[in-house]
Amino acid sequence: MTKINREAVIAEALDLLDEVGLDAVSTRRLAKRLNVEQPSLYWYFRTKKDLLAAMAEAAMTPHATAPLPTPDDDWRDWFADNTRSFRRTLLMRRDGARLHAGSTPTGDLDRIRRKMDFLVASGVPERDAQMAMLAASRFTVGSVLEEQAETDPGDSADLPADVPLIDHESAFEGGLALILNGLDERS
Amino acid sequence: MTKINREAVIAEALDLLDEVGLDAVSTRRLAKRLNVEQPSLYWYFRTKKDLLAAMAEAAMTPHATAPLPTPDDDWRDWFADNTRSFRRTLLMRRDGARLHAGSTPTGDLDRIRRKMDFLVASGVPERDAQMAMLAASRFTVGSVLEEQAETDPGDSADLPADVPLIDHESAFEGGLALILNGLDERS
DNA sequence: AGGGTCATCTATCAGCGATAGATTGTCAAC
DNA sequence: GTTGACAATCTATCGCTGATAGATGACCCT
Repeated sequence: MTKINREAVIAEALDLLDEVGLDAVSTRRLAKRLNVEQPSLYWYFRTKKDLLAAMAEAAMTPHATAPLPTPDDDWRDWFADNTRSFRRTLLMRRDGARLHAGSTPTGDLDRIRRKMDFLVASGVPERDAQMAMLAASRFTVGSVLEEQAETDPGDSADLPADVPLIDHESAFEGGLALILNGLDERS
Repeated sequence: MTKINREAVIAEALDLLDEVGLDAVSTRRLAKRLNVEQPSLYWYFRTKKDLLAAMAEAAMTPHATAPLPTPDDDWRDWFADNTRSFRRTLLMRRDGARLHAGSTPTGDLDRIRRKMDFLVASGVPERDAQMAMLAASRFTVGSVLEEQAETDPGDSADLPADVPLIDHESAFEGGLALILNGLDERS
């Protein structure tokens, strides 16, 4: 019987996630790492989904604690960097995008509002700013989801040679530039 | 002992998906519906992932069989409609986006090339066209993923009242418009 | 010393994906 | 007709999963 606590469970769960991948994260494996029997985890989490949600939120702290924009920032640079920060945070953890998409994390509403206010103060129409924030976040989740999808060695369909094939980083930057351009045109 | 075949299994599996949701689709439930014992399914699919991949591909047929663009189409209209068709197809099935994102369906490469060629022939720079197609598809997957995420009644965090709250349809159209605008500016 | 509460334990359940190997149905060759 | 082969199903079972019930221990306050 070791002593554990909610925070330690989440931290260990994220380490386990990095080592074995989301599909292999089981309450038993996690319990073994914590030197604890499996049902003990249910003292801290009502269901496994609750645990995963807590993991998802914890995994987002790098992005959630990044500095907010200041009034003299260029809103285009900030928007791009904010979206990049979101992507980097998703990429930090194995299956980070699936973990994130699996839960429904409303996120810090006040932070979101501060970001919106910054964009509006910079001259972006409010509705456009909302659309762009939403679009960028969904585009990012979709992108990282694909980037982290493990292509199992069975289906190695020989690829284009004809369509040049774009690496994940460029594809992300390209899509982000499109969204940013579209937004810029409106402000 | 009933007689089944691969196609019928996939069709029944998609019906089951609509009724119970992706998490509750099990080989046993599916077998029961087909009046068959569970291991029989493994005659047609090596693993459950293979079955899900086949389901994902079958679910995409509406979009995969939609007419290709013709040279006198306006490329902006076509691009928007193509993206909408993708979204509608994902929305047709319960958890359609998760099902789609879960497998790795390269899709009909020839079709993609034809679409690319159309955009290029319409005056869109090739690289921009690639970026836009990728971005729109990932944005759409991300959007529908969120739209189909079942908000379980437990976490009814009272919502903004202050941030106006955008419905899924408008958010999608807004993001699409941004991408399309950004692309238009470059052609 | 006793009681209460928090946190762990043991034991067990139903359900899952998957495999091994027996059994049946069908059709062709002789 | 009998035989044999092959395809498609069956029964039985494995190890693993998330989850629950209820016993047991540890600590603290009175």
